[in-house]
Amino acid sequence: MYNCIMYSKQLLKGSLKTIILTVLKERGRMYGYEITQHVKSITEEGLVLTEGALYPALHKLEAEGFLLAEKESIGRRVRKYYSLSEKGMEAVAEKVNEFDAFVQMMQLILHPKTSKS
Amino acid sequence: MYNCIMYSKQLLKGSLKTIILTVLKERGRMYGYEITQHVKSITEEGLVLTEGALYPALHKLEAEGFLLAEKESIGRRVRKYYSLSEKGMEAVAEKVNEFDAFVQMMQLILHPKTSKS
DNA sequence: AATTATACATAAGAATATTATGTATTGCAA
DNA sequence: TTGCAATACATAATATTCTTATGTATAATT
Repeated sequence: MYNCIMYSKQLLKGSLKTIILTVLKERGRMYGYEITQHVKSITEEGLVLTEGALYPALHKLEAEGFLLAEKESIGRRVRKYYSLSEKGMEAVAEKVNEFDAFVQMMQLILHPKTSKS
Repeated sequence: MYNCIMYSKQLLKGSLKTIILTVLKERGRMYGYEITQHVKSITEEGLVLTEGALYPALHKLEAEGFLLAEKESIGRRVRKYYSLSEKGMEAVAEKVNEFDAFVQMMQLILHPKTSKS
């Protein structure tokens, strides 16, 4: 039993796909479990992706043509590696810009003094 | 028909209550419609709160004890004014901190170079 | 007189998450 | 060698929170 940081839960909504696309752009080729470990690691347990959210999101991104998937056998186990399609490559920057723009607008509301430039 | 900025839609999830609590802390006492106009104004149409999201959120925050509500007659029309309860006052900073922490973690993922400090 | 803005509310539906469960392999420690 | 934790995938039931649509009604503008 470890202390779970609760605040990552509701806020995560809507940004999971952006996370997936970004880490895949940065690292090229990853499998689902690897993505969860990577995100957990660089946020120091701050963001913990649940499998019930991750796998459906990966499947949807693949179905929408943003991701390419290939299965690979590691010993007797099968991993599903994902990478960005061309469409996915084009979408990453846009997704990140959307997130940044959203955050800027939130700063206007949450920190009106400091963010009015 | 005006151009709606699409990216505010999905990303908004989870942050509406934080917005409501924050603007009420800043302005003291507001009614629902006023909140939508205020947010629309300071974000220059960037964030547009829909009534279908706002009113249920206000009702929930009231039911949870974060907000106090009182109806006021303006001419023949009735406004419902909201203000922070004591519990609401205590929750604002926490909510904002949660959002900021979430954004910081997202920066680690989306902008690893610049945010590693 | 008709349209837009103000002001509230709720219902149907969609999207996206949590939690729980299931299967199966691999590695490690008791 | 046995059992537990970690790895690796997947899906179903449920919850939350949003969008869109609809409804009611007053006030202001064109």
